[in-house]
Amino acid sequence: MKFNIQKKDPKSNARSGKITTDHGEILTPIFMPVGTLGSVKGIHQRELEEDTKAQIILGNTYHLYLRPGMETMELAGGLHKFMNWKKPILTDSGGFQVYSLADNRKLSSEGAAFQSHIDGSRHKFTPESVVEIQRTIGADIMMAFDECTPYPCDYEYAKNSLDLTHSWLDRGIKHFKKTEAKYGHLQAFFPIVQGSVYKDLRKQSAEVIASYGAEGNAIGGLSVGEPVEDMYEMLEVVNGILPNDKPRYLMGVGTPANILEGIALGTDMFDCVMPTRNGRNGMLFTKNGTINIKNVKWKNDFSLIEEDGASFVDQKYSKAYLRHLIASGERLGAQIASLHNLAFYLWLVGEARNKIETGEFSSWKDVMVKQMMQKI
RNA sequence: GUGGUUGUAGCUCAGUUGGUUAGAGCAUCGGAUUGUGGUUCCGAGGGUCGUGGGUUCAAAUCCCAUCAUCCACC
Repeated sequence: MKFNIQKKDPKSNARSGKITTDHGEILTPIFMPVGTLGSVKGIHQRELEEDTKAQIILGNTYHLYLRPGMETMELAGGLHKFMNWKKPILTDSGGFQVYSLADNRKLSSEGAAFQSHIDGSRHKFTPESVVEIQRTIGADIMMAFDECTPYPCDYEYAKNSLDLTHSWLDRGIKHFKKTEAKYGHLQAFFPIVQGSVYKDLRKQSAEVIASYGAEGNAIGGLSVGEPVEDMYEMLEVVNGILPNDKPRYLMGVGTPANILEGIALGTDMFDCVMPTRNGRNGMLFTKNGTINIKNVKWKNDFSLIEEDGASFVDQKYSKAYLRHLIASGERLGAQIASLHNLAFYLWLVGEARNKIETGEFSSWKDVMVKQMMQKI
């Protein structure tokens, strides 16, 4: 994997760049649609590529390990072949899912023991096993196994957790170096900065992570309930320490405004379930603000979803029709809304990139953030 | 016509020996959602308990009448 910075914004830390993987190039800043179980919910591959213009998607170690399981994954020849997606894939390590999803989890220096949320069966993840699983999945970018601290989180807990995450990281990287890719394409391994909302812990963590000289670095444990100001503050501290010449990935974030602010602070990669999850529930993101399509005011509004929207669905269907579909629980409604939102997110980061290239990013960002936070 | 059944929120129904401000599910309306258990979660509005009388300190609940409903029989 390679990363080249192409342009820097004169008034912020935003930059445009290009990541090169064996499955193709990724132009940054980028948003990565989440495809937990090997599918971006409700979106066909063709729509994903042609309509949303996704350049890379996420898969999830925890979910894919439980279903369909690694035997099937290996026989399929990895996730790319299994789902027939030819562009890059990033897999989350499962650290977040163990924290948010699994029952009866017990963390130890060894790893995490937990019970499946599906059938209660008992499993164990270690920094090493999680590398093995991601080797079998064949992700272009693999993530370190970490503990995502909850919010709020007292200092003592955050500090101990950070030590655990760092020791896991050390083992994960060693195992990564010791093992090889299974399907002939190279895989990168990103470590993850933790430290909750404590500046000194974040700083310490960023220094530790930077010292490994990984091909890219991630920031985790944010957008878990803390005020956005805290998130931006942590991001500023961390990005000031993580190497400039490597991509920075803010995990699980966020709203369109969060993403533009994250870009301004020097972040290159984002992923979030919002465009798909909120879309399924009737929330549309647009450049002029958010729309709750379930609201009765759209019942007889036959205007297009978004006249100059980024996806064909915007010009194909009316608000009244989409409201009807979502209000009726029709699957097509969830599909249209997901497609609209993903196309908008990808448009947004693409536009951010254009503005960085022309040096207009900062002023554009301020206007957009204000607009997009409105409710229509 | 006779005997019986059932009438409680828009719909389907709970409602104890009569005892605070009559509840639920669905529907409606609004909100939430940040490294996806989402057809999810939270909240709100909505009732002269068919109607009229009566008994009682107190009635959705007991009594009478009446209307509607469904069933059986003539």
